[in-house]
Amino acid sequence: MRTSWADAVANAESSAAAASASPNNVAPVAVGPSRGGRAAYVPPHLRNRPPSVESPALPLADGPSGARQPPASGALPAGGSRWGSGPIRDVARPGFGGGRGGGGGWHSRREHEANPFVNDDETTEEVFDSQENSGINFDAYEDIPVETSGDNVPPPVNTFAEIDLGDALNENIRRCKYVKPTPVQRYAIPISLMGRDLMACAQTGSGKTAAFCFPIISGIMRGPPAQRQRGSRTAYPHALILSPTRELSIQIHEEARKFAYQTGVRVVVAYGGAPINQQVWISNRVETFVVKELRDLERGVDILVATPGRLVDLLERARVSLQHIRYLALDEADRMLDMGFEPQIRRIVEQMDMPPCGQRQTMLFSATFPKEIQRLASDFLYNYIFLAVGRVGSSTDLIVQRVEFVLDSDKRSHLMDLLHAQRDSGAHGKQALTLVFVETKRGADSLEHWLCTNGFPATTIHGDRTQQEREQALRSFKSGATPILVATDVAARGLDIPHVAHVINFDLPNDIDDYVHRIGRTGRAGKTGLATAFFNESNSSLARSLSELMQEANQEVPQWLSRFAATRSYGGGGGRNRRSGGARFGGRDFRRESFSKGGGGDYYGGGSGYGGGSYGGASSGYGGGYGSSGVTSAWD
DNA sequence: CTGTCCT
Repeated sequence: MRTSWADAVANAESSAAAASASPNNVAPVAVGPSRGGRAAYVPPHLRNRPPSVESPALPLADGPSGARQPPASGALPAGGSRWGSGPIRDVARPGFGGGRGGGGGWHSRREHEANPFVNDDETTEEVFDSQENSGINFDAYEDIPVETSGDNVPPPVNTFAEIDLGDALNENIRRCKYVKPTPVQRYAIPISLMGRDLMACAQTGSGKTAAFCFPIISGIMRGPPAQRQRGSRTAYPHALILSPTRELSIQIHEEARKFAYQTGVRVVVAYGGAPINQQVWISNRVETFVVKELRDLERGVDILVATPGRLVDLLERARVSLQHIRYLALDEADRMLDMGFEPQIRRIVEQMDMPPCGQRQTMLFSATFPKEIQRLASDFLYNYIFLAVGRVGSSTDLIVQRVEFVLDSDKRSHLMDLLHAQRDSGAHGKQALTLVFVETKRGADSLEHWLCTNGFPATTIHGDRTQQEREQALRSFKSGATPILVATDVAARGLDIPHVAHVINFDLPNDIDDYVHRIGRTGRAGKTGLATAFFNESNSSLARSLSELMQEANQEVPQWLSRFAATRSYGGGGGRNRRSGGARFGGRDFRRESFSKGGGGDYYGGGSGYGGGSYGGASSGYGGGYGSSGVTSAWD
């Protein structure tokens, strides 16, 4: 899957076009020294490296097999329990470890690393209307506010070439068609490469995933290989990336696979929704097979991407140990440390066998970072650098935000009107991709059914659906087969779904941060987006923060909303577990606010008027970059 | 007084 801003870059960089065309099986694989044989240490980036990365396929060099260990559960029969609903985890480190030479045809087919770039172009631009592609406003990226704080903050880089990430990683960057680092990458990568802990606020779609993956992969390539005790079924990853939903973990894994392609760094994803062990009837008895997730783990893993629940399970089963973790990254970190997740995260980070603060490198990323959560987060960080890039906690001007007063009883017909109008104005009467957020799982099902009944092809994603259904719904939406997706907050954060033209908050969230994340599903890759919210009295606690947010984003705030906001008490927009009203946004480092009260609702980190910050327009470093060179790198 | 997160 492509990163959103890479879409735009692709248009400008035709030279890179050939790169992704490498067919699936071309990846030449040379077998590295067998670790089973305890050969001399070979750093990961030298393992399995073909003589020339883009050379034509070499014959698979069958190296010394030396399978370290018999696959614990035996090789799975080809037809066996490869249940399709299972997580997609296709990263095998070629020629590295058990299985090579030991397997039959089925195994050897899997022994080389699947090319993670093959499906990048499966969604063609032409499928989608161009209506939302006009009016790209790159001036919006010209003056990006940046705040850093902490000791000895390294200067940002302007190009990937300035950073010594290694040949293999550079090649993957080229394959991904990333021409220049995005602003968050420019700042965060040098910080991470220095080994510093980091709390980073940057909008979704701005290249966060790469910002933490590149340094992790680079660091792992330079470090010792993943260890596996002989005879042990425990995996010892070097890096752990946690995210709040299964689909986001899947997405991170898919991206990380690309970055780690042919680096020798192995990436495995683990998430729930399917049993860890699969029981299959053979003849008249039950055989328990270890499914792919565990097989992947047994083959060794450098970077484990996981959702918290499954990870806890794996830790309890001693299938994973965190003893060798050198990097810990929390994506959507404020969500991970919020009430629903914090105990689990604390357990993983503090009560298992993870190295303590200071002995690992911890990186927290999110688009929003309420101060109260920052305070919590500092428990997990050591002498960290705070980084805020862009208009933190906000949309860009690329997203037009509208709020309409709609009674609950009128919501459906109002939605119908919007969808009708949108379909009529769309090219060839096609429905643009529309993401409809609702509050409850039941509400999602019921609205989906109603839409389908009324002639609007819709599907839904929420936690009461099976994992197979969830992933199918997402695919169907992305492809345009079902252009309306009704979702709970499971889809609010992180998911990069290209071409979403319209986000409708059918039910507004209780929390302004969730609103920010939801509308951030559109307006990506330099395309404009529309976000419509249905507001009524039941959302009054959101009125103030919503109207402030919209003002900051230069949106038109309806008079009635302003009045609503004024009549409401000072809520700060916090719903539920917000412990502090007022100044609560992650635009700046909470450590700086010890003695100041902070301006209520100061949403933007880059706002004017606070001194001592290393505030600087990032545009100065671009040298005419995004705006004028024709090279586009969208900022959300 | 939702939703997300191992069975």
